[in-house]
Amino acid sequence: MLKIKINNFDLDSTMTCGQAFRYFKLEEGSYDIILKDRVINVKKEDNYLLIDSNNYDNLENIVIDYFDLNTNYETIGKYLIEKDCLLKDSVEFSKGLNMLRQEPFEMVVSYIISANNSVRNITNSLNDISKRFGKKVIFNEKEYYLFPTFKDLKDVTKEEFRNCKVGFRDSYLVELMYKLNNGLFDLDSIFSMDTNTALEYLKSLKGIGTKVASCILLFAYYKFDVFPIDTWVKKIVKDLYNVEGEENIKNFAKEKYGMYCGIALQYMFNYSRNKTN
DNA sequence: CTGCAGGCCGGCG
DNA sequence: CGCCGGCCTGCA
Repeated sequence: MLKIKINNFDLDSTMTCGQAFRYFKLEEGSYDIILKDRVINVKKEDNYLLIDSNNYDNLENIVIDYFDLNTNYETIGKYLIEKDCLLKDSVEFSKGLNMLRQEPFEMVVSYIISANNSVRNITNSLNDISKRFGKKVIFNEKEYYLFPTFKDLKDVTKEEFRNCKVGFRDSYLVELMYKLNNGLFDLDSIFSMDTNTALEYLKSLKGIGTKVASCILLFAYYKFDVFPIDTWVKKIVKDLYNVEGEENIKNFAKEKYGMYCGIALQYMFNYSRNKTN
């Protein structure tokens, strides 16, 4: 059992706020998570995370990186409230919510599938794809499947994707695998791009528009100056600020929240979806 | 039955 | 250019 000291980190909201799909909630505050090449179990106990895994190789670094525990989100929250006191409720509601640092390939596939789709369907499709094409791992006597690599999905046909209930997104996935496996698209190169270049590059893939590309940059590439504008964010920005229209919201967020506008919108999304009213 | 879920594509004006 | 209909799927 690995123990990692934490402060101001909320495991539940970080996992359930919609940025990750391949986790399994066991009981309250205990999660099995498929993480890169292994499965981990995470629990929170006082100011520590308790981690178990089927693979302890470099585990501490991998976990710290995944939960982004070395970034001070309290400071970012204070910065956002200073810029905009109306964001106070969203920021405080989302206290301890960290941006996960997830695998680019997995995020691209996940958010292509997310278009006009529900979380339940997305999760089911990703689990289907993993079960058919990913490596099996037994952890605590349970059967899990790692997320496949693009090499694993090299020869998967439209029909096989369709059998995983991805619907009309099947051809987008086939094209993605073709480009990745033939050197026509390079996910690693995005790390060193500025945000606008990265957005346009991602949008050159079929099935990736502005919203999907923004989510990928936010959840896989540590780029916080993006605008994942969806129906929830639209609603809260209209209610609080009476700003409407994609372009107007984008300008509004950029001007108000600067380099952290992606996190601001994520907090809004989290608050809007989960607050009780 | 219809509408909708964290959109995107393609065609048309 | 911007606008808008159609779209897999599962569920209310």
